[in-house]
Amino acid sequence: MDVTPILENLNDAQRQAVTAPSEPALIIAGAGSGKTRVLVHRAAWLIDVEGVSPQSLLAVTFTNKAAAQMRSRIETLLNVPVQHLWIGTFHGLAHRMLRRHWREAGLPQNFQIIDSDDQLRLIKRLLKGLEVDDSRWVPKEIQWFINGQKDEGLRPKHIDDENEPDRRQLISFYQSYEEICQRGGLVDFAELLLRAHEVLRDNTELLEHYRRRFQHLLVDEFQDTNAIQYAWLRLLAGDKGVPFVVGDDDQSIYRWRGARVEHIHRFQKDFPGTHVVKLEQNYRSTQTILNAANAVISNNGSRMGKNLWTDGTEGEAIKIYSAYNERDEADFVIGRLRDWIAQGHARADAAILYRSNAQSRVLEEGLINARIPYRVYGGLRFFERAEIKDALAYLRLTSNRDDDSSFERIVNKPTRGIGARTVEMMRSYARANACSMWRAAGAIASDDLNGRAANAVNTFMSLVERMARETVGLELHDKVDHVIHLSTLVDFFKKDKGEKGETRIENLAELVSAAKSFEPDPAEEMSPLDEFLSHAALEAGEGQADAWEDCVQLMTMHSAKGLEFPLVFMCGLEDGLFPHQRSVADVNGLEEERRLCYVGITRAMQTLYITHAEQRRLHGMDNFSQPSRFIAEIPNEHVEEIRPRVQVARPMRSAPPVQRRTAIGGAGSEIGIRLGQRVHHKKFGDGVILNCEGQGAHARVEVNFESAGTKWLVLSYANLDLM
DNA sequence: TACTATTTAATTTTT
DNA sequence: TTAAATAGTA
Repeated sequence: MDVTPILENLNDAQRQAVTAPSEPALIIAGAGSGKTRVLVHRAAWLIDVEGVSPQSLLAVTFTNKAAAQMRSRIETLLNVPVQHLWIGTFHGLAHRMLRRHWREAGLPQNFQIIDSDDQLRLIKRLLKGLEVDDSRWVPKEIQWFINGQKDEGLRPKHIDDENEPDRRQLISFYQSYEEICQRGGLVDFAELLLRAHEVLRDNTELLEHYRRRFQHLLVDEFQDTNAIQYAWLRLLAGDKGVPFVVGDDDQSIYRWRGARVEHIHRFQKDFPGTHVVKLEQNYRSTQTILNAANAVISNNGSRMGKNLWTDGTEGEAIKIYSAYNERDEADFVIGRLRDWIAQGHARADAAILYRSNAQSRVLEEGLINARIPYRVYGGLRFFERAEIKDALAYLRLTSNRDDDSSFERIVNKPTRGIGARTVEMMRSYARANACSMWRAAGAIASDDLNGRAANAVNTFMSLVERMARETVGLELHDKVDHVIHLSTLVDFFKKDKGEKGETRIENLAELVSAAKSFEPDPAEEMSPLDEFLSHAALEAGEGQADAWEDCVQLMTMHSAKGLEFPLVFMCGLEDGLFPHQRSVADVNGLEEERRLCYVGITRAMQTLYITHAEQRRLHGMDNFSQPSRFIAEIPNEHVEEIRPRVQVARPMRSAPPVQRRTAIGGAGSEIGIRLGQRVHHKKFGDGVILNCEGQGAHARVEVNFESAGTKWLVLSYANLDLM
């Protein structure tokens, strides 16, 4: 066997990882160190050299994109199509298992997947139905709670109410939510994972089957696994399976949605004798950029520890620009972009990164004025568009009449005289009789409703029945086309004024062509329609379609993860914005922000600009802000200041020599105020500055006092003492 | 039911 | 500032 193609062009560490013995392995892969390459070559190594059957390999990723990429790269390397190779996202694979074992999982065969938007609507409806003070309960928070519990692998009965009424109420919402989902055959994203875990855990034979089958478990972005995903992996691995996990603890930026870096540490305990390989050689950035990244991240505690290096060049210094305000910041970025483009570089090689989406606005305005084409990442994806979801809801009802989520969505869309009152009646009937809305509608229409309303409901129900009847045996795309036609959604959207309606109608047409090009997997037992619907939920499509033109890339630092660009701008590096106000309070939050900063810096290949504004308009108010503490964490020798800051020296590094007990406020001397500054007030006592805004005589600060709580004070009156 | 006024809150996102 | 959700009105 010639192993050259699999091992050539790998460095020592990579080779060590790829050829590791069939024992648990943890690969700590720094940014740009060839993580995907290692995974792909490992798969090829196992199949080609170790003679492992492709069937006994399971490869898990977090995004569909990564899964598709891994599959195609393995195929290229092995030069054969690898069917039967299970590569997919956690959700995709869990879904696959549930479709195969729906009986054991306690689901109807045609269960449907709901996305977070559907889930939120469902919770809102649930709230309206229950007799609770809905001003006290925010649907989003309930959704957050339910998903959080599911991510931890907890069912309502497992949750400790801690003897708190609010918590008890939340648990009861979770319980009712589950009942509605179960009744309608609806499964949310977290439920996919939780059920897939339970079905294996509770069915010894199934578990044995899959354990026998999957000898090797390859996991990408391991630092992003949440508790239930990790539990599922461990269960599947048993004590014979060989997990090969790749991740970077320094790039864990999704703690807020359940990801736990701690799994990296735990892995070594759960799988004793784990081989640990660190990939520290970076093939992306200059040494200067890597030094900066290393320095910043070194401020975090409890790391696995690693130092990126390159045998490439030192590279140019990192440029830091202090803007007066966000407009000035945008102007600066655009000026540099112009130069870049004028030098003949591709616009697509430049990226503007920011912490929060709201920041894109000013930058976009500037780019439009400068006539520089750009593309903003994120935003609504194809299958998330309202009109698409409307059409899908009709389709789902034809497949499963008990899908309350879809029922409520389209029962009066287009308007057919089924108003809030009628729907409310259905809801209470459904609740009282523990049945679906569809059944409730049928019962109410024949008994309780007056002629007109009953008529409307009957019309709706026979419309859905007709859709189901007339599309039996049709090809998928004909089915979709027919249902859209019968739904009269097109006429409904025609009434929308402006371009909006037209776009919607175009999108509906696009849905038909999406169905046309959809290739159902013959191995799956479900109907092509159900498969298409699942696909729509699991893979919502591209954020922005028109990527063809060469344009500058705008995105949040979160969405930049995994990408690289020769030229990168990191904007809005200000305390309060980045690190974000809501993260600075606790260490975990701050460290995660720092990792995000690390991710941002390591996106840059050659040139990195970091900008911050001294003044920024946020929520319609002008705020003063200090440069981000992360800027101060970059050693000076790697930095070139484009315009040295006038007002303030670089803070933090060593605490600025503030005169003790200097009064602040009064004649425009905002100097010395910074977020986190401890102050003393005659009446309220000691506190910490949380926020400042306004200027001159109107300048106000928000102070969190130890005993008096949080207060807004006008600087010129408050007579605060710095401490 | 549709339109308009008022209130409220305001990270990060994939599945 | 602004977007979205809610309340009130025609």
